[in-house]
Amino acid sequence: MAKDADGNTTVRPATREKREQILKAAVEIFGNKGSTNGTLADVAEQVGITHAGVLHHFGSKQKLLLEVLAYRDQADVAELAEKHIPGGPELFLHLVRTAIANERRPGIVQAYTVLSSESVTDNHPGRDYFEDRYTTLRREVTDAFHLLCAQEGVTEPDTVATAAASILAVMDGLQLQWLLHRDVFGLGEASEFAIRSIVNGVLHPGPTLESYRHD
Amino acid sequence: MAKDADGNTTVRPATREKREQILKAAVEIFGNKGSTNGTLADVAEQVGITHAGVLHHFGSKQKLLLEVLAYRDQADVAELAEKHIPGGPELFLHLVRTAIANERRPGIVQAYTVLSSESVTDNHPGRDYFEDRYTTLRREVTDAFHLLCAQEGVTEPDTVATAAASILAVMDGLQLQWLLHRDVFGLGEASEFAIRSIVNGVLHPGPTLESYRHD
DNA sequence: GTTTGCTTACTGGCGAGAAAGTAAGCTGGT
DNA sequence: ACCAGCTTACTTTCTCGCCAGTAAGCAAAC
Repeated sequence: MAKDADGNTTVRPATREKREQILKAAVEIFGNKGSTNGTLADVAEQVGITHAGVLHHFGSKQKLLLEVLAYRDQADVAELAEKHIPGGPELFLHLVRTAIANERRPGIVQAYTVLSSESVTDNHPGRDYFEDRYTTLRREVTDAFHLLCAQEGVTEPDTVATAAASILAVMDGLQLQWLLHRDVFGLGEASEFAIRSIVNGVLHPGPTLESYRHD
Repeated sequence: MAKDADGNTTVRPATREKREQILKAAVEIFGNKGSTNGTLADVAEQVGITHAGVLHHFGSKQKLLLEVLAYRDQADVAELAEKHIPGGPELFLHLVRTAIANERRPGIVQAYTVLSSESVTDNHPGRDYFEDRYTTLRREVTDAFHLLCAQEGVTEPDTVATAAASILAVMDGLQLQWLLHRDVFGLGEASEFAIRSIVNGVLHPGPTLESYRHD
């Protein structure tokens, strides 16, 4: 069996092309229907073949799902011309730019939102993927905070870990609301405000919520 | 047909009891498996009846799901002894207290997380529920911001609407990460930090993210 | 206070329709 | 001639919803 440079077992360019078509279709289907509710036949129909044809390429539904998740990341990196995700303060701007870019691809946003929540259910095949993903992202954001704090001469990172999780959280949460009410607010704009608030909340913690009671 | 004080068509206390058992079981099942993946037989088994018995009480799977969503709200209000959700600055503290309370009931958190994301999929029976819910909650938080701004003598930033969505967003997003990594951070603690940051971001907007670049 | 009549709360079984996966065969490119 | 890339056909397994039947409870009549 021939293998290409990436170690994949398929060679023909037409095949590679077809696999990508299937992956794109799967993103759309799983985004619109969820990964349990979306069927192989749905995916197959979109690329003009039968469900058995999809199985021929991906072996099983679960393998297809995992490849979809991997594909999303790869497509992410490809879109942003930079190979490496920036570190330090630039990371926060990068996150905002990602949110702005996402406004142009609701399909992928929806797939990601649906699949990430689905992953917390019993024995979900994507669970490991999302656990790793959040762990990695939180560390990257935490590192960026450390650099930023040093740069700004702020000694205290006690809230840094919490803030890192919070930044990823707002982005996810805003995506959900944006999918439900696309007209009510802009994803990029809202993400910029929220991320800035949290970053400033680390650098210059303001008054507590308690202190706003009955004055 | 006899009706009780609430206008419900079922009278027998044993029936009311059974219906509640079924609802609790459904919260758990739909939380663990999602509403499409969780089956009526799963729910029925937990209360020791058959799936036809569940249908007898709720008519259809869809009706059961909608009653589960309504039940969650009702249980929410019941748990917090206050009948009325507070307004003004107190609301923000109320949200933090809710997050702290949620730390004790991961089952409900999971059901809510899974179902809310599932709701963005095609023709999901819970979609209207979640659209209404977010619209209502955003307005309540927005109103609280208006009161707070007046109280603090801040002349009404136009970030208020965005901030309201952001607060709900962090809460949701933190729940997702917390479900995946319950040991990494505390839900209440993180929510308190994030909400405070966003509230302060409205009252005292700090430097922009841009301004942190290469100094 | 017991019988009679109706309702409630189920059970068990069935049918229709998906859906995932398998096996075997056809076909066109190299 | 061979093999990748399919299709068609089939099996298995689920799940929802329906239906008929039953046991038990309530309620009014006698």
